[in-house]
Amino acid sequence: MTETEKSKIEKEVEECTCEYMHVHEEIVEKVEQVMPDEQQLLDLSEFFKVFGDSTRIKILYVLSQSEMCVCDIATLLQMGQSAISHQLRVLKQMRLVAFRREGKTVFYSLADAHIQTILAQGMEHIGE
Amino acid sequence: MTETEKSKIEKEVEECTCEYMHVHEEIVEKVEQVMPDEQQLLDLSEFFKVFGDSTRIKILYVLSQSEMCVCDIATLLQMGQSAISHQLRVLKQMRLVAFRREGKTVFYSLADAHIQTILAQGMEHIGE
DNA sequence: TAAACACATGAACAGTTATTCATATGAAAG
DNA sequence: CTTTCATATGAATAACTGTTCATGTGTTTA
Repeated sequence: MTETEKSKIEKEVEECTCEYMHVHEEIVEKVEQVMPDEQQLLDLSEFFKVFGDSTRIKILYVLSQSEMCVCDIATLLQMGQSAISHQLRVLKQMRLVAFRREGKTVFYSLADAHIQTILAQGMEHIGE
Repeated sequence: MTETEKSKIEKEVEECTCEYMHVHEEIVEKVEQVMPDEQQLLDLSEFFKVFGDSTRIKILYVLSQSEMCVCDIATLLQMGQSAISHQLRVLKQMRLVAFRREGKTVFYSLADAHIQTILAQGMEHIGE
């Protein structure tokens, strides 16, 4: 890299977009003070990420109708047992589903009423 | 879904694991009848997918506090202007944010109160 | 105890997505 | 009209995610 190129980059870094940016300082400072923890917002996005997959949404939906086993879900969604099982693990980790064992069968259900509320809110939004 | 994938699944449904599967037919049939459109559940997951990214969650959060321009957001989140702009496009397409132009500046805001309700519900869940 | 079977899981692969870089657009000011 | 600058956008790349395949685990039944 030549000296000319180098100083060109340095110049860019110094002067780049941000220096010219028209920031509204009062707004930025005000909002900066009420920003939640980085971690809290990260957790929040992780939480919603779980709803952001059609397979998982379908699983949550069918479980909102009735408790059922892995094979029931696989049959309803026309998907392989393994795929469902993997997704149930994700839902379990996020505490969105509960489960109980009955012999060889494992019955899954929604963990709490919260989940249905969130699904309903989403439905309401897209149905506008 | 391609034809190949489709017939692969059909084959699986016919021959593999599922033949031995212990399906609870009453449950499956009952739930099958109340299943919403494939498309509706797909839209729902697409909707939630937007909330499933920390950058977008942060953008939505700061906009819940105040209307602001792209540079304000980039400053608050300590990210490049381009990244913010790309994400705002996603949020725009999903009608989660509104915007108005004032000279060279574009001010963004939350599209409606719905969004805050959903964010709040999510916060409630993770804070348990 | 051995076989059957419902479910779980690790690895691999394919498809998707977020950020960056370079550049374009479009409004305002000179 | 030209320059400036806030924002938008296309292409490229790196990281992530979902499904499949093969196999493991743990419970029941013969």
